[in-house]
Amino acid sequence: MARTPAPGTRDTILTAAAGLFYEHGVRAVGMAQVVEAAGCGKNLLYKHFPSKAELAAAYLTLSRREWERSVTEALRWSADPAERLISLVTEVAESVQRPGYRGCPFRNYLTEFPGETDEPARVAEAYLADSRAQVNRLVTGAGGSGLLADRIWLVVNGLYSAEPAQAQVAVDWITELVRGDA
Amino acid sequence: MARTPAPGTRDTILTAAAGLFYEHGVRAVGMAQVVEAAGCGKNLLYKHFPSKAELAAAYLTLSRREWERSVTEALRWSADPAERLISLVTEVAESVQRPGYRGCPFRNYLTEFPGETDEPARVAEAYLADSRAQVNRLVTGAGGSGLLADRIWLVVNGLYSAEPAQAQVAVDWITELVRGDA
DNA sequence: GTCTATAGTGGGATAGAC
DNA sequence: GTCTATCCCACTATAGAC
Repeated sequence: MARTPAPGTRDTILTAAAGLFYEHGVRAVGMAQVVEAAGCGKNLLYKHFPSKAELAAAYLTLSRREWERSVTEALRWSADPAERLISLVTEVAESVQRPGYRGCPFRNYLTEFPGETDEPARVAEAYLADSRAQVNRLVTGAGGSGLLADRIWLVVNGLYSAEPAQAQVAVDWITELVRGDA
Repeated sequence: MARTPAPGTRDTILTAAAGLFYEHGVRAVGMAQVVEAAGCGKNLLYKHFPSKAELAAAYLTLSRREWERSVTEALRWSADPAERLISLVTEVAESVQRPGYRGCPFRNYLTEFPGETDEPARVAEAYLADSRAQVNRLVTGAGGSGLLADRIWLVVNGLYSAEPAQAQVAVDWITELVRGDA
């Protein structure tokens, strides 16, 4: 009897893998662990993700998609670049304060695999470049200088590795900076 | 071929291990690689460092010692807290721009081993706490507020993961901040 | 005695066969 | 879904060179 494939098998596996990868790091998590957490067989996993690198790339792509969905949601309330930038930073600050926060998945991957040029590394680097460009666009759109964009990018970067308690400091500061310069 | 009666065997091994650990990450480097790079036997390695964790802890301790030596050197030219803070940040900025820079070894370790509480993790966390306290001390010594210290710590954190080209932006900004507030 | 070289242990990794 | 192949891991132990 040929069994019809379960509807969300790929998503189930990917979700399980994403949780493990984010919590423990990609390198520390084995495919067997993913199989156990997903509750599927190993063959099914390799059918959907032929290698660990592809699974890691899918994990990062999923992280990006989820993150950008919540950012888009946060930014849709205002068309003013300054307000949008503040909303974006607020979104970062909130994520940093969430329980279970363990750093930026993209920066983490690049730290775990320095000098790597495989697909997950490209996904991570593409996100960082796009994210940087978005900050630049919002700052200049708000009438801010390139220097201000550089400074705000420094603070955003710092936000990702600082203690969660400092998140509000960053939000307030950037609000002050972007409103004062706009 | 028995070489000279151990002139600096421990240092030779540790130096080799430190280079590999920093460049590729602790997790990615195997003890066999360390043996090969150090040009010694496996037995000797395990005599000096009974486990990989102890070798990693020694690597981080060495990194801290070297870093603090260059910081002490940079700070000895002024007794003024504001100038000392600027020198400290300049030192960070210079290290970030050095070829082969691959991030902060302590932050990197904690990213590679999230939630770990072994000796290397304690060394890394102790350094970060002490480093943060030093910034606090310098800022308040320069007449700056706790808020300014928080902000400067954000920028310093950001400096470690930003592109090297932004290092000067950070130095200039902190110079402006600490001189304006002092 | 101090070191190198090498063989080997148990475990866990990715990956694939059936 | 189980079972296996192959490899690399940290780590140990043995045997021999200087």
